[in-house]
Amino acid sequence: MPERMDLPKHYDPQAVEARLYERWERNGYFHEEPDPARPPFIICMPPPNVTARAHLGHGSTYTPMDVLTRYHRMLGENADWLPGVDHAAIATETVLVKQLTREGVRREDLGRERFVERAWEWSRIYGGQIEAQFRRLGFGADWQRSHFTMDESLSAAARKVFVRLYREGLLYRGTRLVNWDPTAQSTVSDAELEHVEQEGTLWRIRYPFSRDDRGDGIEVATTRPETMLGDVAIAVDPDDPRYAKLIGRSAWLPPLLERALPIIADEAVDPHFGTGAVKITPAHDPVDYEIGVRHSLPMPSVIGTDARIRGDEVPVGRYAGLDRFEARARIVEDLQQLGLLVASEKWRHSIATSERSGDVVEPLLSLQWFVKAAPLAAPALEAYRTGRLRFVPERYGRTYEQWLENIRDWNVSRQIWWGHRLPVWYTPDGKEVVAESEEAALEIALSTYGTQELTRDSDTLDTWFSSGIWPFSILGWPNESLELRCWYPSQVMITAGEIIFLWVARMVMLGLHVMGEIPFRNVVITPLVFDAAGRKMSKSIGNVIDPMDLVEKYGADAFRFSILRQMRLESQEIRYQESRCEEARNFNNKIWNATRYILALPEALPPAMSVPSTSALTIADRWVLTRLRETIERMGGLLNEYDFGNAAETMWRFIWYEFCDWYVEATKADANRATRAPVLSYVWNAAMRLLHPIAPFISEEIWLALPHDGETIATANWPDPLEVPAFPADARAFTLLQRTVERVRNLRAEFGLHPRDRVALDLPANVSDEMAGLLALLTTASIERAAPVGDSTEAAFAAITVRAPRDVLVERYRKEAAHLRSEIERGERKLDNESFVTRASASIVEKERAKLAAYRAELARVEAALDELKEPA
RNA sequence: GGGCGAUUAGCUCAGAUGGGAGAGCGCCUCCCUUACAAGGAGGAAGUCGGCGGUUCGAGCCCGUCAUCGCCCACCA
Repeated sequence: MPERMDLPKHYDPQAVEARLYERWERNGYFHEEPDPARPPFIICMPPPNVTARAHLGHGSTYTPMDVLTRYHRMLGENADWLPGVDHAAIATETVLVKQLTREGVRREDLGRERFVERAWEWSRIYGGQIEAQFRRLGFGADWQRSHFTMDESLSAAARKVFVRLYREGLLYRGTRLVNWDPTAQSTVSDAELEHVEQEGTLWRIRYPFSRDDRGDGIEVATTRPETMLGDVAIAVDPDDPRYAKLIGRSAWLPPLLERALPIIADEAVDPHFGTGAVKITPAHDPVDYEIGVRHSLPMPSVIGTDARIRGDEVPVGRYAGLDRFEARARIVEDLQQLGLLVASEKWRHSIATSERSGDVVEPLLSLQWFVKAAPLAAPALEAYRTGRLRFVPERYGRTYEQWLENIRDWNVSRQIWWGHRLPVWYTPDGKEVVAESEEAALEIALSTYGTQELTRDSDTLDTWFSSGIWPFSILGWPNESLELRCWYPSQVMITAGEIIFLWVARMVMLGLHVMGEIPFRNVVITPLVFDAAGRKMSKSIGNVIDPMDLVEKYGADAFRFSILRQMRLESQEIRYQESRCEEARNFNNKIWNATRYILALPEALPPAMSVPSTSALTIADRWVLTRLRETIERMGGLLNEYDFGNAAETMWRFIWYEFCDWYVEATKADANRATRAPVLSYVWNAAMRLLHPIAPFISEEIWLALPHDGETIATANWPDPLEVPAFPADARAFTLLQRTVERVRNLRAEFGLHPRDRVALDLPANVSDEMAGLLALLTTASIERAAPVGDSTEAAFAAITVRAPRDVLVERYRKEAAHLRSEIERGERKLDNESFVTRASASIVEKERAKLAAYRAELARVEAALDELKEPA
């Protein structure tokens, strides 16, 4: 920052940010070594997808992490923000496959090895981008410690956990109903499903009792007629009188009429829905699957992984090979011709789609790997219920609890190539060998099965498996590193609500199981960002705001401020508007110009940071110091509670409405000349430190230009409120002065009096000369001294009278009198109310009485003044 | 179908433990005063979603309804 008044009038973030960030990073201010002597403050960055670009959601989730890390670093803690990137298996693979398709190549043609190579290449190119963007946002993560989920050490950790769970019997291979994404050609987890409401059709179909259809039968309702090819039964409620005598009989499967289906009774059937009879397709519906298990029904698959009808397990007639939706249409048509379609009605229902591909997910039976969830979930629940794990806002804890209570086994195998390949091998006769390495697997195979002929499972792990161990894998686990000892568990996890299940719960489960301790004590859930109209930002609506554009236009500090200021502790959404950035930019400009003022003072600033000596301080000095102390106290409390919105707001108010509007103005009074340089530089230095976690760049730039200790604000001490002298009585007196100034200004504005127009104040002599000087400066009134009034500052200020042109004053006093009368009436009404006087607390009643008395006294004075004006002597 | 949020000025939102409705933007008026017009001073503007209840007193507590939103869910 150049010296003195050659500073430009406007703050230019572009001229500052890159330079400062580069210096911070080069000097290693964000880097920490584990230090057992200091309290740790560790945040594991939720690794963004390697293919991701910064979006507003990162603003609301990641900025708070930076704020907290910077704050705790300034508190002198062993603070480190551990960054990293996630390989985002399905997302990346989808992108790559699309890319290949454009090139006219199929994944299989390329081969696994070359495909994975290509994914690595892609990761290297794009992985750097998001981290570069985070730097531009001012995020002070410890980049030297950045990790990638596909790093060898993290991959080894994933294999180790897999093997361990397997040996403990918590991981198994089995045929279960899974969610199949035909586009991605892989399973997807329950948590990655999106249920979309759709207008569909509910068909009612008659299943005849005899093969040659005599017109009788049992009616069922379905939205998915194509699954009937895999029907194995019809189920009714056991207590449904309509069907009681049918239980145990059978009906024939239309439209093929080749198979008889037993009619069975099961509690899962809702007698009030549809016809009260349900066709059962265990291989393609979760509820039917459960019923199938309960009744030991066969489970033929009729829809393949290509989403086409397959006929290799049961006969499917001429529908074999048809796409599932074509098959549906064809079957409906045929049923109609056969006279078996009883009715069809429009039906709104929700269907499961894959979050990634958007394709309709097909439930089907598949041989997959699963983690047993219940034994892992129990301790995770217990950690929450005993209060060791805490959510902010609290209500999200119940979401977490609910999910864990109903958790199902976790399918961790994916049929894609990009990711951690399962550490599983098979002998020629299908025996599974699970080991951390191929050598270990060969050894086991030889000693257990007497063979060394092994084939590796081609599946990869669910992305969330490796991110589930993130809080300890990035600390070097399984090595007994110092990092692991000092920095696990971390202090707080900040993330978006949508991944409480996908990620948070799994980190807790795996952390508890593998490390024996929860991975973090507090989980802060940040709000989602919508546009100003409350709509989701989406490319199709065209309302997407790129944070990088905002940084370009307004600077990173302004962007951070704009988003933090809109964060409310309990709120689940932010309606973002760009105008907030503009406001924050203006705020930065205000800060900049206040600094210009300080640097341009004729007096020299103190050579170093020092607490102003208290003896000579003026009333304005005392007021601003008192407010500074209160602001420091408040900021600490708010940041400790993760209340970023109010923290930003508090800095805004202190800097703009108190420091700039009042204190800086007051320093222009003669009485303040002697003390202003040390006080201004002291308060401003502290204010910049308070601001630094929120707006790191401008605070550093200004801090460096002011008297300061140390080489960077990033490692400067957080202000200590007890070090700041406070003068509560003087501060109260100053607020009286403020009210008086406002009264005079209001008078001028209301009556259109130009600043040059004559207004005079009659000041009782017991208002100090210093205050008189401030009043003169801030109101541009001329001051006449009058006889002292009362024995308190309050009384003296109340007695100040304003002299201005007669007609102005008459109108002014009339208005004031009217207002006072209405206040008096209100007070009287309240105090005349006997129940108020007897039942309200004594202090409230007393306050009301005092107010009434004050209003009456003031009215008397105003009326007297009015009389005097009306009858000039 | 459950659970959870939200509803306060034209817009976006604040309003600890119930005791005279606030901010920013926008709007209107005045001011280019030697830090800042990306600024300063002042102003207008609200039946605090509706209806009941508790209370001396309700934006705040309770009940209920309405509208919007989020999450969860195997009603085929």
